[in-house]
Amino acid sequence: MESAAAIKCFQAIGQSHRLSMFRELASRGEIGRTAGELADSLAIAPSQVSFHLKELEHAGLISGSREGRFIRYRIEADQVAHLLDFLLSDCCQGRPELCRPGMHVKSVEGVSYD
Amino acid sequence: MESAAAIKCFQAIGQSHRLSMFRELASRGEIGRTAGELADSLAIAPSQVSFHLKELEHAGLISGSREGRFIRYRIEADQVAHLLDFLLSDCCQGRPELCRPGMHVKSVEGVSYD
DNA sequence: CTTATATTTCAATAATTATTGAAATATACA
DNA sequence: TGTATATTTCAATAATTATTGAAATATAAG
Repeated sequence: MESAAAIKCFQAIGQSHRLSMFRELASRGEIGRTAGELADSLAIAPSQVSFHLKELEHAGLISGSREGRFIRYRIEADQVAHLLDFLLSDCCQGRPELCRPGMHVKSVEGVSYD
Repeated sequence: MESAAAIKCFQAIGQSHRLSMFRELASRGEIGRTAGELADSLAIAPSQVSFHLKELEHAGLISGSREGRFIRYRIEADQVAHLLDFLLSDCCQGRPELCRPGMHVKSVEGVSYD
C-alpha cells in the first residue's frame, strides 16, 4: 500500500462517526449494514451518514451496493488487511517489537511472516 | 485503548508530514531524531515541525526529551502496539481474517495470540 | 400513476486543522 | 555577559473538513 492510500485510510478512521461505522461494519462482515441502519445506530442526519460513508468508501475501506431502495455497506477486508500490513511492514519495519501487539509466540517453529 | 485515544492516533498519522515523521522515528527506535533533523529531512519550517510533533506527542505516539539545546524525539513503542491492538482486537474482533495481514501460519502448534 | 421510503447531492455555514512569519525561550559557547 | 543555535509559541491567515437542511434521485408499493 502506498503511503498516500494509507493516509486516506487513517484520516478516514480518525473521526468518531466514521470509526463507529467502520467498527460496526467490521463486526458484521458480509452481512454489512444499510445506510439507514447506520444512521439509526449513530443517530445522525442521513446526509451526514452519506458524507462519512463516502469518505470511508473513497479510502477503500468499505463498499456499498444497492439492494432495492437500500444501499448495503460492507467492510473491504482486503483494504483493512493492507492497512494493517502497511503499519506492520512499512512503519515498523525492522522493529517488530513495536508491531505485533498481543502476539506471544511460545515457539517459532512452523510460523512465518512473508 | 479507548476509541477516543485511537481516533487521536489515527488522526495524527493521517497527515503526510506526520506520517513521514512517524515512520522516520519508528525506523530509528531509541536513537530517535532531533526536531532539527526532522525539519531537514522533511524540508518544512521549524514552527511546522513543532506543530506536527506536538500532534503526534499529544496522541502519545512519540515523546521528546531535551538534550542540551536539542530536543530528541522517539517513537513510543507501547502506544504503537496498543494502536495495532485496537485495530486487531477491537475493530476486527471476531473476524481475524481481516486483521492479520501477511501472516501465514504453516503450523499452529506453539503459537498463541492472547 | 401516485405516494412513500431510502439515500444522495448540493449549497451554505460552522468548525477544525495547517501554514506562515515573527517573537519568545532555552541552552551553549566564546 | 553577549552572541549564536535549536526549538517553541503565538497570532494571523489559508485551507480543509464537518454539519445542516432542503432538494434531487432511485426504487418500491399501492
